[in-house]
Amino acid sequence: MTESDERVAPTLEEVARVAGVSRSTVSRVINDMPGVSKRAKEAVTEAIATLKYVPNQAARSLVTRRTNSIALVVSEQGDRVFGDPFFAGVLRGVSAGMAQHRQLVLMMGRTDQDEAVANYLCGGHVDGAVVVSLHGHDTLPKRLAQAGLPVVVVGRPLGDIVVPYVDSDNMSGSLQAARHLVELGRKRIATIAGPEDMAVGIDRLVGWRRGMSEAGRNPDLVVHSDFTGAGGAAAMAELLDRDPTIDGVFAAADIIAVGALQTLADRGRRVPDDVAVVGHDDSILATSTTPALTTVRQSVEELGRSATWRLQAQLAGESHLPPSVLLPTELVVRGSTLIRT
Amino acid sequence: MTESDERVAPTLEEVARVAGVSRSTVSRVINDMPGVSKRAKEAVTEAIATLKYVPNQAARSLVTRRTNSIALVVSEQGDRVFGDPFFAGVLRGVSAGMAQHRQLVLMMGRTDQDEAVANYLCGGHVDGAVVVSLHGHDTLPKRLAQAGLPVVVVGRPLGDIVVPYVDSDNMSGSLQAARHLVELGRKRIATIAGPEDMAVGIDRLVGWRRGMSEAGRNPDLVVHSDFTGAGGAAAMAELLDRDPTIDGVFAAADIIAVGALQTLADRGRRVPDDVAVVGHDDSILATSTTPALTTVRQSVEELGRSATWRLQAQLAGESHLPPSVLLPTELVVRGSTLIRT
DNA sequence: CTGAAAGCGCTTACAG
DNA sequence: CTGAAAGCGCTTACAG
Repeated sequence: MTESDERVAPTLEEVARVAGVSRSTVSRVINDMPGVSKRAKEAVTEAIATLKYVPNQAARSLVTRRTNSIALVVSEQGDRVFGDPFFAGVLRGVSAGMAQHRQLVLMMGRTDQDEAVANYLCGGHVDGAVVVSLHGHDTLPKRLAQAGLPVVVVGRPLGDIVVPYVDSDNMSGSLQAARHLVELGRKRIATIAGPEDMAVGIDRLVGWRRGMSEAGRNPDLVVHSDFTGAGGAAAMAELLDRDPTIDGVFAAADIIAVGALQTLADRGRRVPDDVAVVGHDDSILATSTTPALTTVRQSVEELGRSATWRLQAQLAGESHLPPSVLLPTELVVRGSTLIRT
Repeated sequence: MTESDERVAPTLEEVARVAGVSRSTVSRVINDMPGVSKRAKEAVTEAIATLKYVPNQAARSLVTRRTNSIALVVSEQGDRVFGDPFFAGVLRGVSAGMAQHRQLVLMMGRTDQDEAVANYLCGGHVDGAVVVSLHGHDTLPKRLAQAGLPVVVVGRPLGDIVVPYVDSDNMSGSLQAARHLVELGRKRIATIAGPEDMAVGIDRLVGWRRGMSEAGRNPDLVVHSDFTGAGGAAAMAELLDRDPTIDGVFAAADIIAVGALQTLADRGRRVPDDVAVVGHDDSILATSTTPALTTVRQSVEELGRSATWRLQAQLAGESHLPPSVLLPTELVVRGSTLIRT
């Protein structure tokens, strides 16, 4: 029994020796199990404190087959994903929703690495996964669910996949945006929709179309764009070319609206006087433009938090969990649709 | 030997049986060690494929005492941190810099949880840590380093801490910003500096001051602000109250510049005609404003990537690693300082 | 080049 | 209420 190196972490064995009890008893105290005498408990607690003992997670999960960690999976090029504030918000929510002592493992894989990611996740490295599925036809969620890994998807998946998911009520929010433009008295209302292969793109377009239909308006002034400022700028130009009399635009994202604002400025259109602009997300961009953007607020953070709660409830064995959750959206009116008096 | 449940992951033992070799041999193949016959190797590889075997990380790290994971630690309220694009950029860089098969564990702790975070990290859960130290006097990096955990800090730590770190060359960038305003012929140049307790706040102020001094200008038009739009707006108002003739401003961050632009607009000052504005970061905000912001570009992503490389090099046992790294910054000129002709 | 055996640090029936 | 013992799935000397 030589003096051990100061860097070597103490083990449960040593705690037991210092406390004068068996390993079993120490284990019971650590895991807060019943059936331990007060005296033993105190001795163990003290020994843990003096030794600064921290349980070895590897040894623990080897036997319990649980890792106390969940993965946040983003199956897209990390580069793109971090660009917009969406992912940051989700991450913040997931982080906030994590139970104490549970760790978050972040995985970013390109779609062509799905196989590797799936293998890893199903290999017992994590207890469950929150998957941010930006492109609707992502096969990863389905694959994971089929393999029996508890999964919750952020963003409505497309196709016939049956996986629990959490999403913003995009249709309702876009409907509100459309109604707002109608109520402002705008005559020629267009939309710059998101990508057609993404649920957000589809759902926000559907909501806008419903708003046009119920007001008896033409629902065909539609141009699709990706979620970039350049895309929004080009789309706005295309819309103006198609119909120079456009006086209201709903952009499927704030970043798209930012691009649209630039095109409108370039073409000498005043906002909101000549053209009223509504964005979506209420991201940091919405209050950075001049005028500030009227936009549909979604709580991206809440999306992440809800997904994490849902997953952890499932891991805790709760039943009767809702298969999916739609979070409310809300129109926030600012200068881009309100003419100053 | 009953048929096992399909959900149970295959073990190395089963691979050995299927391949007709010992566990040792399978282990050697998995870890790519020398001294395995071609024939045995092929048999094992095939068995792994058919069984879809994935090594159990817990069992592995229990014996190797390595986890193949590193932590990204942000010792601040998750809420604040995700607000600005800085953290997202660092995260992207860290993610991009991760070696294959190494996992990223994300930890967000408030400063008062440092103890718990430190215990966890030093308890063998991760092989090393990248710590984003936003507030200079954070004690966590020092504590971790003293405990012997390999650590690299993103952002220059304050105080007498000796820990490897990676940072942008804030002084040089701010000096460029100051020189640019001088060269434009601006007479009354102010700065909205960052917080005084953060290295970025200090270093960017020092750079600006150097620029003022070398041009024989007054280096005292300084107001501090936090990294928010509201803070920037208030600071700009205070500066204008102190000296209405200000015609050039260097803001220590784009988000601060955004607030400053709003105040300038409210007070009827044209940008850049009346007041030229320079930001810092070249974040997504810089191209969202009208006019777009002249700003000091730093590659936040590169910051994360460099830190991760540095850490992994250390874990790989490389010696002669530089104690710290300063990444270059560069002035990007846009409309907020350039009068259109 | 290959395999038998010990052991990493825990948890979990089981017996008392 | 408590402890002795088995075992989780790997890696690593060691012997051949």
